[in-house]
Amino acid sequence: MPTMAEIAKRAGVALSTVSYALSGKRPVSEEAKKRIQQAIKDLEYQPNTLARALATKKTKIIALLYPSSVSGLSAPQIEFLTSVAETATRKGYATLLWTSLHEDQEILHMTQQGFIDGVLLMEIALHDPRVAMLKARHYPFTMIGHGTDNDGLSFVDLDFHSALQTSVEYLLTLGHTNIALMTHSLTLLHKEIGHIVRTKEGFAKVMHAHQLQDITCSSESSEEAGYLATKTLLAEHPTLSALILTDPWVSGGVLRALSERNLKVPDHFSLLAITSPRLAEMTTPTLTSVDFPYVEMGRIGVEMLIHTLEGQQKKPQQLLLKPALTVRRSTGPHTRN
Amino acid sequence: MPTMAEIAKRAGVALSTVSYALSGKRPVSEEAKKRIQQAIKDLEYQPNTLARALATKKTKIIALLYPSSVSGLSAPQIEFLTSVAETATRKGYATLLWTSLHEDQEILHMTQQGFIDGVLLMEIALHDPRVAMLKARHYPFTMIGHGTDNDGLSFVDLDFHSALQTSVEYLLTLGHTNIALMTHSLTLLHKEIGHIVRTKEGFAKVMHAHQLQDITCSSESSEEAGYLATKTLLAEHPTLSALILTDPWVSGGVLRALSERNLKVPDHFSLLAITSPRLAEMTTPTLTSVDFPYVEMGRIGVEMLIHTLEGQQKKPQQLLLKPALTVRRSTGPHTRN
DNA sequence: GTGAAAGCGCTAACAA
DNA sequence: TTGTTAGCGCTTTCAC
Repeated sequence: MPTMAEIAKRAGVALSTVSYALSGKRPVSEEAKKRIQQAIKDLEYQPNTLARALATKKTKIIALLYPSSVSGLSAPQIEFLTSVAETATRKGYATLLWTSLHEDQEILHMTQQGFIDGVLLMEIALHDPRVAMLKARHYPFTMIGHGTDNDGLSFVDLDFHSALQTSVEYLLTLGHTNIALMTHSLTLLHKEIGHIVRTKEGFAKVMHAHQLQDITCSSESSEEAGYLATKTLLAEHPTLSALILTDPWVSGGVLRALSERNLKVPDHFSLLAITSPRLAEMTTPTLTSVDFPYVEMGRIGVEMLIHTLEGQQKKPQQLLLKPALTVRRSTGPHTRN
Repeated sequence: MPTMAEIAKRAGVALSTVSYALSGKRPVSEEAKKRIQQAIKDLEYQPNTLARALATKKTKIIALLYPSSVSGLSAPQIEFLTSVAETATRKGYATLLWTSLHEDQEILHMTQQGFIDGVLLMEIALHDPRVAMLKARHYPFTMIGHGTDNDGLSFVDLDFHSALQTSVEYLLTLGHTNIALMTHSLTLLHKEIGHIVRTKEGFAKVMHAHQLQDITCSSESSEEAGYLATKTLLAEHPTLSALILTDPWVSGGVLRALSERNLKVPDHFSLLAITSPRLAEMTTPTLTSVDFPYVEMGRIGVEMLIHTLEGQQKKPQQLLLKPALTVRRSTGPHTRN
């Protein structure tokens, strides 16, 4: 692989002239430019990004801190990852997938090794030690989600209060008043992961505003767990006529439990999920959903991060997306007595 | 951020002694080691990976070449990505997610910039230009999937012939003889992506071996497309009693089309998918499936790549995984006449 | 407009 | 065992 020195030699100019011709940070005569371009073509020269990074202290790499499956956190949606990677590529950055096994310590190391320009953090807990650490070190990062104290921090998140309000009010419109919420596993709640806490809060708030009881339960992320959770739920609340899900992976089990009780969806029972359209369309019947904007969140998160990296954005940006409702085949008017 | 020079100074040794103490490539006295360790702790020193990479020409980064959504290829499963990232982490490597928008050219660039030690290639076409290019440049890579000519190349892939044989023979056991195959969209077939070509071949081969007609169709990856494809299929082949799917994302539509014809699954019609258990359990009823070993393929692919990178494996390794069948609720004895 | 040379923070060959 | 030093391939300052 040719180096810049070889290009310089072949073009009959100084090494630095090649560098400046490439970066445009100093005027270079047309004559010289031409000869340099030719040499680059002849030798199929590619600048060595590594050497450049060492000199500039910029790698053009961002890291996506990805919750490890071991930690019991939910895996991100593929749409989100794709969106992150493609946005980064479009902006001239590469994406490093980082599954931290030892969390805090590893993050610290990583950020100090100079390989990464900035970090995208997911699954933010209300009081997240990672956030505290990165903030203390003034390391550039953007959050997908947000915690309790977001002073001086940038994030994009779904507006879960709005999501729950939209969900509940749509069900109310259909005449449902006995509505329950089934969230992700309790592990997440105990870790005080922002989205689950806010989902519960949002649900409670809307239900109370309408002077209704807020019934909540949770389920691990599997068909069987969803089945069992629903059975329990129906046993305890026989008059329930609608259920809001946050985890589409349980929907199969939920539907099975309902069908065992001869509760037809949507004739006797309505189901609404906060999820991606893609997953909402996998079940039978397809699920009415409050659409989780994975693609948008990925894109915006990366854009925010890169803006701060490139100094185009000094002030922290904080964005809450309001999700839209898509009516499919799992919701209908209240008919049970 | 402290540098190695500062550590050396504080510990009262030469710069190289610090380097050797860290790498262990040269004996260092206990005395010196102790002082160096202390200095490292005091200053919270972290070696700069970038500088190390420039000197050694090893970055400890592998890239996963990820089919861009624009290209019409299917997105990988999240289980696969997670498995890749976690295996890499465990082996001391980081994973770069690379969504190539301009394909060939970009790959070439990337590999020449020195940032990546090796590449994991997905969605391999029978005659894949990327493979030809990487091979010609002697760039280290491993394939998830394989093409027609695999001389000197390493790969891990599912044994699609075996997958189809398992599928068909199970359906035959249940008494089905009018069996169809619904594959991913034709785009993939036209690009001669290995897995889809081999799936069709495998199906044809087994069916012919049993002197049965091999009926195949395809569908884009959505509920609606699956619905339409199934309607057409049933109209053309009214006596069909079983269907094999390669794309779980169409299953909702398939089930809807069947139910419109009053074909109950599994009572009147059997459905079998080649997919991950997780997705197979999302539908109602849950799908009997030939399990696609995403986790295993990710792990093995990374391990193969790292072995060759570290020179532990000179000869190319080629592995075809035979998938297992998991019976769920979508298959049953043949009853239609 | 151009060139020479001093870094960036490491590794590893060479010398002791 | 240890120290000195020449790279790795680039950017950027300083000098002309």
